[in-house]
Amino acid sequence: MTVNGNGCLTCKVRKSSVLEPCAIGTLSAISTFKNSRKFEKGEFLFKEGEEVKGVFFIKKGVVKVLKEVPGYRTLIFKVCAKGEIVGHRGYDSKNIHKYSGVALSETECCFVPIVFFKEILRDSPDLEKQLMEEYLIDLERMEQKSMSLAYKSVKEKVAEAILLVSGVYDYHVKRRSFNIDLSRQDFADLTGTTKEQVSAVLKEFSRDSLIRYSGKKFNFIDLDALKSVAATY
Amino acid sequence: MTVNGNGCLTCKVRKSSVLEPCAIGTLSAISTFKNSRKFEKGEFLFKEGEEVKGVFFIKKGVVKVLKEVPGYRTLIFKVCAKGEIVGHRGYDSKNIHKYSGVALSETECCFVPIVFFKEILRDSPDLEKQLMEEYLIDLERMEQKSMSLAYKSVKEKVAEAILLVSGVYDYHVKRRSFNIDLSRQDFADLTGTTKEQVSAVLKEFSRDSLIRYSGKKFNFIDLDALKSVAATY
DNA sequence: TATAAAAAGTACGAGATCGTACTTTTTAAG
DNA sequence: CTTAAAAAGTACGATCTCGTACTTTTTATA
Repeated sequence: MTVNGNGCLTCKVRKSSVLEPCAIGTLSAISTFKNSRKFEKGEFLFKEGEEVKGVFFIKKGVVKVLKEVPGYRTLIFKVCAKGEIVGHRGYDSKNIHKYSGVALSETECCFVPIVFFKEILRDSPDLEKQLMEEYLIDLERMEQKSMSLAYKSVKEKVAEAILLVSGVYDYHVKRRSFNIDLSRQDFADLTGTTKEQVSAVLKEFSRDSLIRYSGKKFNFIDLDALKSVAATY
Repeated sequence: MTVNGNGCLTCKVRKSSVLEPCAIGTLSAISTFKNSRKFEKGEFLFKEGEEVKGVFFIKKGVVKVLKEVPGYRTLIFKVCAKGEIVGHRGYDSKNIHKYSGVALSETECCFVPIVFFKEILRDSPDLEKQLMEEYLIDLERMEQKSMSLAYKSVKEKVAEAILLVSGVYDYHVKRRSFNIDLSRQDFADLTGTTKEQVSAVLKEFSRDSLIRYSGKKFNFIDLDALKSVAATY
């Protein structure tokens, strides 16, 4: 447990976090009980079915949140980057994780053990309100995702996934290129399709000049054209 | 506005509602501000894109909660029966409904205007806690649904839908039969497929003795066999 | 009860998607 | 830098799903 000057109040990723509007008391409470943890690429932060041990605030790296059918398939619900909170939702009734969190790159987190987090939450209506907001965002996201999974073509879904990923890596027209940590399989898991389809669609998008890429390096993304392909209802 | 003895405290559907564990103060506050509203089959309780005017507690009837791509397709997120609360989730940031609620049968609700509901909520941590719980349940439901939509076959999804519907209509082995208010198209909207596929799969299930039905009258449902077909991961 | 309209059932061809099998490229390790 | 292993790309047949077009049944209404 680190109790030092390097706390939440001065944290440089706080502005993109649920903690952003929280009171000083809430932040210093979290600072007191947090400790830093690192994960390598591919490592699980937490696993579906396991007991909830605490919550993670991502300081560095990218994490995929997913559910697997063991030995069959995986669906990625969201991809979280620095500032975001993960693993905070298992702590209902049974304290068991309903999904997993896996590092897509080397990841650094602030970890707050669940007993402390619950205690802090009890005395922090600001944090509770933020969490509520977070749930509502996740719900809306999942509803949108369900629509896509149900009715969009592979092509539309892959376009959507590229847009999502470009957001996570903060792509904008002025940036030359960016390296993603997601494999083709990750794209497939994000869209409910197969890696073969992803490869084919990416190539098609490249041929049509919607994207330019080589391996995991992407650039010259025509965001508007992709949006139009993704046909976001 | 009805302020009478017929309030929430003595309401016969309360036990199946988010209000069940709420304090007397919370209940009587709601009783004070609620009024009764009726909807005919097919009528919208509220519509995606419209301003949130209040929340509905279902007293009688069945309501489908859905999102549509106008002129294209519809996805039903859930089917709510008596005791359940609907329309309570638009009141974030913009106060706009993100989905619609449509009566599947003649429906009777207690309606609480949003200003009052928000006020009551502010002073009722018990109700707030229940709502939070409700969001978490919805999230888990949507995540499960996404998995199904992404990776299950039409047959598996229809089996799942029958199980869902049998739950809504409280089917159990001892019941002879039950009439559903959902059309084949509703089943399709529930499973992200088409009414033609639903007809075909229902027939197949009937042939294999998993269900017996005629039109909208269902009985002799082999729940275990259906569960095994639905292959709930 | 007759009649129209809506819903459900049926069959089937077109097209999309999957997944195997293979080749090529990239990445990681020695 | 070399080599092995993993990831990505490619092609294609098998399968699944969709959606049209039609018939039959059910429901609603006069």
